Amino acid sequence: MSTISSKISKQLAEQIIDGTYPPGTKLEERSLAEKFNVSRTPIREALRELGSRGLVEVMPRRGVVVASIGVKELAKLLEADCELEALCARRAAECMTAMEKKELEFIYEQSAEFARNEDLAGYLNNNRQFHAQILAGAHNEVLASMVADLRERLAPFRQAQAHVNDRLSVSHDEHEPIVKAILGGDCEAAYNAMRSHHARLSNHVLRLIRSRQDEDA
Amino acid sequence: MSTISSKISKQLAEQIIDGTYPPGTKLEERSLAEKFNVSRTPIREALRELGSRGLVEVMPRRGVVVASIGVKELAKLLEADCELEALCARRAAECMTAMEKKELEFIYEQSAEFARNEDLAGYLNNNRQFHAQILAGAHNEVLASMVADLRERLAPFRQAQAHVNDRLSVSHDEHEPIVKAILGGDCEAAYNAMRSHHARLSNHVLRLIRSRQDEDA
DNA sequence: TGTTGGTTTATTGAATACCTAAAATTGATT
DNA sequence: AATCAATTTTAGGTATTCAATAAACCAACA
Repeated sequence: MSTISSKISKQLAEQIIDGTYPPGTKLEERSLAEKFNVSRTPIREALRELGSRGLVEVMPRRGVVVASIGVKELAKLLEADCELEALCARRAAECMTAMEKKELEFIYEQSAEFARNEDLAGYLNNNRQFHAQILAGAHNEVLASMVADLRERLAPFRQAQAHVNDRLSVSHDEHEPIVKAILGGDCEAAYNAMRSHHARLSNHVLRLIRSRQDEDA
Repeated sequence: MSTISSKISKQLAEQIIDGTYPPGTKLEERSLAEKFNVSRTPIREALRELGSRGLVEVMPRRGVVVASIGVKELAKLLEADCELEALCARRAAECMTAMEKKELEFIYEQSAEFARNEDLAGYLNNNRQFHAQILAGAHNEVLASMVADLRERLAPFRQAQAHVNDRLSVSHDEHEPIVKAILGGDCEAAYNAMRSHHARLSNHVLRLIRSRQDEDA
């Protein structure tokens, strides 16, 4: 927290996630060191940290590059993310308190507003709250942090996703069965609803990445 | 792999997992450095690596200790492990190839032998194969490595578990519904069977840890 | 002209030296 | 005698230096 390494690590992670350093970018210790006005040591530690989070790839004696993964591995990551969030939805259906359920319902109803007004920023923010509420409802920080890690690793590739391809109302409508299942305590339905919701989004990302690769060739 | 840090990291991880360094042990850089006959630098990197894996806790300016977690966090870890393996069982029921199913069936039938002869070592090894086969059957390396990480973090606390408290046949019998569900492709049954199997083991671990804590007090 | 082998250079890996902060101990004062 | 403060000691954080490796480049030979 108060150490230089951790601050560097945090900044680099942000920049990787927001696309400043796109996948494949070579990160050399010396230039980063002078960029941040520190020695190589904290840079190295930050890079190792990012490496173990899967954000960068560390090849001994060959340097570190921003993790750029193949389509098949991306698919596995998306699949894992999909399964984990579906699992959380299932647990949420089992574990959520009445208050948490009410809050979820509120967030869901609020999203209808944003969708109706085509307020993209507002909708995206609401969407984040929606998924966060479900994660919290699973009442397990370990699972939640695993999902957080996965999302972090996926973020650089989701940049591609314009998110605008759908009408917001489509996304809103897909949330309905999820909310219904969770409020009703139907675990299996919650799992399936979340899974198919996520699967659709994941396929969307995969299509975009594939088409982008094609135009590279 | 060929770097000193990675070798140190691997060795330390093993020693933490096998109980050589029990939870709470303080790991100072200087003594480890002289113990391994290297400088502090690779030791530091190894410790950071272990930190990000959750095996040790790194407190800035205060050193690093082998992760020793409270009962409530242990419960969360066990719960997450339980859920993830159950999820893998579900996916295995969906995805396993005919060959993989046959292999699982074979391993299961083999375990009956070990149970009958009360061959503990053989049974434990077979048990590992059983769970590994299910993980592999989920056909997702990302999920598999998450489970591997969780198991690594749980290992120091499972040391407590003598594993002998049950007759082996009880464990064997519990595997039956799991195998049946997976072979039959019944996802939901596979999930539930694996979950209750794991839940029982997890509760066992928790009881042991709690009782050990009580006698400390 | 292309390929292979060696040499050089750039960059990472490891070690040592230095600095800063936290914790413990000791002394002084109440 | 106890407590608080100050100083000293110890250990972690950072910088700098040294060594090793891999990659790039050049030259020589086919």
